[in-house]
Amino acid sequence: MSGRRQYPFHLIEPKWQQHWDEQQTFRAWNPGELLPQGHPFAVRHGFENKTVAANDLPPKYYILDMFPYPSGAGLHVGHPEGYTATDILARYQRSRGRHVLHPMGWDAFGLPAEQYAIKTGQHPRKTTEVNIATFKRQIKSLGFSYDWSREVDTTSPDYFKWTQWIFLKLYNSWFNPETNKAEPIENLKYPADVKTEEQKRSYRDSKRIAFVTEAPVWWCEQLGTVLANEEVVDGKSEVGGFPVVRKPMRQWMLRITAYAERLLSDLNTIDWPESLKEMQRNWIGKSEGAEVHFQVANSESRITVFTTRPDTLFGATYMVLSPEHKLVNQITTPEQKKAVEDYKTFAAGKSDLERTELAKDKTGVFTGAYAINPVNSEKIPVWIADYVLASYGTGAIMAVPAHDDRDFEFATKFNLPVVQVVQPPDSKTDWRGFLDDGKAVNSSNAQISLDGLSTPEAKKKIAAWLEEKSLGKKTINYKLRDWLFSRQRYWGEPFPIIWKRDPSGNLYHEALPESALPVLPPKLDDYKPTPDGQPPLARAQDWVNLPDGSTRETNTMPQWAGSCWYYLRYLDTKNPSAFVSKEAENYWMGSRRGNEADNSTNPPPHVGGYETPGVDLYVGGTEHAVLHLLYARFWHKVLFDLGYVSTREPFFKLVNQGIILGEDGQKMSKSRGNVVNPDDILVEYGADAFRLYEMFMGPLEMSKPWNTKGVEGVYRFLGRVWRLFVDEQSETEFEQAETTADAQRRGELLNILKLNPAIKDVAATPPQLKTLHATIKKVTEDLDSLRFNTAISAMMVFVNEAMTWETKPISVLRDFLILLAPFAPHVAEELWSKLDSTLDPRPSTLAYSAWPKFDAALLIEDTLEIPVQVNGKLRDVIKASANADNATLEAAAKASEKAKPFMEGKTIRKVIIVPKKLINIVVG
RNA sequence: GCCCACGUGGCGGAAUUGGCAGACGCGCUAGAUUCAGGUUCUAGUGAGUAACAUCGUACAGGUUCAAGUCCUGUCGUGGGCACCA
Repeated sequence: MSGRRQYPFHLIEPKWQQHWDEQQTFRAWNPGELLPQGHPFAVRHGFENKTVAANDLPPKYYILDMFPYPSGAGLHVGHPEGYTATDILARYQRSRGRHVLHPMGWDAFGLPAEQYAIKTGQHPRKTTEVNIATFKRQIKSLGFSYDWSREVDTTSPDYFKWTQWIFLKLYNSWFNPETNKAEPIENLKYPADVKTEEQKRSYRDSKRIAFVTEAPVWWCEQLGTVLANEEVVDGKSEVGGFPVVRKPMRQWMLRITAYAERLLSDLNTIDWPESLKEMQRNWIGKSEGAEVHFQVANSESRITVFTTRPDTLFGATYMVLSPEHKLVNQITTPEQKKAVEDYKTFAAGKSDLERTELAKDKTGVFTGAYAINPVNSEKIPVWIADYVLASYGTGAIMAVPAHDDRDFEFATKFNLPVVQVVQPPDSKTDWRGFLDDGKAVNSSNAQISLDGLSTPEAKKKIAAWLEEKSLGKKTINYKLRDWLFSRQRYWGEPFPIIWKRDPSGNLYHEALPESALPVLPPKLDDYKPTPDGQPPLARAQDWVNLPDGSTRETNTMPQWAGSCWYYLRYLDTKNPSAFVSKEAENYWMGSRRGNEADNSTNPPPHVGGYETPGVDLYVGGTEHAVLHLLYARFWHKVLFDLGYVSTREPFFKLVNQGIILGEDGQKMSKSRGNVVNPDDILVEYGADAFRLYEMFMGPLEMSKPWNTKGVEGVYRFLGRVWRLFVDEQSETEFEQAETTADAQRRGELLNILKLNPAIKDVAATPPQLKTLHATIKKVTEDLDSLRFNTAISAMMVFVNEAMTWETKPISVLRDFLILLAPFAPHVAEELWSKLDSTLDPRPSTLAYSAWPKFDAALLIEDTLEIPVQVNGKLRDVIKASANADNATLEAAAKASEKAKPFMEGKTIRKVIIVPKKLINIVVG
């Protein structure tokens, strides 16, 4: 317990939350909307009772949180960390004059709701609604300035209608490699040998961005669904940690690989944490190298390999195919057939977990076949081994054991020859297992010699030679795979797709027309997948079978679908005829030269008076680095290509908040019993203290442990702020009245409280102004660079100082409240209303009060304290006039009584004077 | 194994450009207020010393008049990737 309540937050916070709700204080306006009389935004910008066009509206500021999945457990203290940061910035930017879009919504499709439904028989809609209500109550109790009129819910038909609509766009597009962008499928040109309608259909279907394929996919038995690569971690499902196996199934895929290069290179145009960009780069996994063709001896077959080290071709002493490689059966000799078949069975039986984690030891068998090394015509044996992956490159490698770890290990185990072809720069380094760049050796034939060339030069030369001789060519490979987009689930968006049979009985798919949207899921009593891997939707036969004999697609979309574009729906949430109107998209996402909205002397560094394209700031956890953030960028690029959005990238600037650990420094978890529930903190200390503490803990992006004692610290600070403004006498009266008041009168209790009589409408003294302006400067600069902790510390310094003032000028305190408001909006509003009633006949909110300017002239000191060092060690601090010249400073330093003993008997060799900063006397 | 961050008091952290290390807060110590506890207020609080001196930003070197900050190496912690040829 913290003892006596520092100030009546329990009355203030609900009062202002209700006020903001009723007044729609934080509503953002789309171009063309009528701005009502009296709305504080309209009042501030002079738009009362006007319909305002995009060009007349102030520059926008779109600040976005990663919307939560509303789980049954409710909010934990980690959620509000990012939300508090964005709320502070949203409020700050409103004060700065920007038109702020700050929305919130629910990413509500997903496995937990469905699994709960399977257990209890409750419809997921029901539990989702309950969970959303809990989340909304908790989020609202923190006083965040969201525009709730723009709330979205990915499971609402009004929303997923448009998710399905975007899917249709993906379905009806293909990626044109010549223009390097998505184009309508109608633009597709057919090759000469594609003639019949059926051939054309099949060709078309093979080119769509959303396409069907029968491919090995990750199947999770326990979850009863397939999963995307990104959802599989260490051979287990990301959700639940269940084992997954590779299984060939017919599935919907999205052609994200077509965008690999753009997803990679456009990272350079956005302001994201370097570590996060690096994760995406690694995930995309671009590597440049060459394809090389090896002729199989005594055969027509050719094996093509991908290598990043074509310069080591002379050192290739054997080849390895993945066990699944197409050529394996063709080239295997009769004597080796049995061994190869056995090995293939052995490899197929291994789960991916075994194939990676447990495969410390290399395995493989000889196929009996030999290939010809194209540079030296040597016959080299062809093996199969599961250390070569079918899914990367060509599924086959040339092995250069001298200069590749894995090949070296394999060669050692199976006694294959090792030939040096790279000389390490340092002659002491063993060439065996040397992987880095060096000089080529032993690499000559009658036509070409690489000997003596550096690795990069050798790469270039051999690649050109291979190309000339049609033995290979330069290639780029990506690790990125196409996105597996279908799930065997109930609680997800149904596909707007039906299946038909052509006259020859072949099954084919067809898109439903836009008019058929939204495609609603059927009612079901049983949400379980069927045991044969059919999705739960297949149980609803009435729904599946259409009158004309066609059938509906029964897969659903993955959870990520809804979150791929929600930031666009916020722009125009209620639009029934488009996913977002052009005008709204242009205003909120487009880049437009802004009028200087900023009324301070220091605009935010990353905008510099210009609006930024896309979302100005996106805050969320790092767990979405390669899932949501890659998928959303991909969809956005497709929408950009098709002309539906105006920017190449959705999120201009992104910041990851760190995780909040438990009080024991461990990750919060139920099993550890170290979970902190925000509701408990709010009851005890109030929302303002909670918000302030979350920001005071340390830098936003750092992970840091929770400490409830620390909440008390900022709570005490708010108590001091309160006592700075409120008359002590009236507080005693208030406390007495509170103990006797009945419920009806409690709302009026706050009126008992009076302003501190020390607050007077007088001019501020120069030291008071200096204190104020130093605080304005610090808070403003810190907010511009997201340093919330030091901004709060600056306000603490201000309050500690202001407490000592006998007379407190009202103008100074008003400015201070505007600084405090983004951080602790409830108490700031309450105190503002007390000040305001004495000055302004129209008290409403300080949410749009102009951010104070700081005056640099007021911060100039006439006397400075200058450190005096002798040989770099601090010996004294002297007072000097700010405009004292170097000679004066030097003389003063030499005269210092404290510094003198350290100079006695020594020669002064040098005096270094940094103006206004420091004097260093070097003696010896 | 590879890649990327980060190592500062008893604790969370500050030091924005190489220029007074430890702002602000927690905790702790003493005092005032109080019957008492709590609250609030005042003073102190890196180690060390009677006081100076001296030492001090993971460790070892280096550059510099001056290094938490720059360079080299080592160790440790966290995160990501992991047979990707």
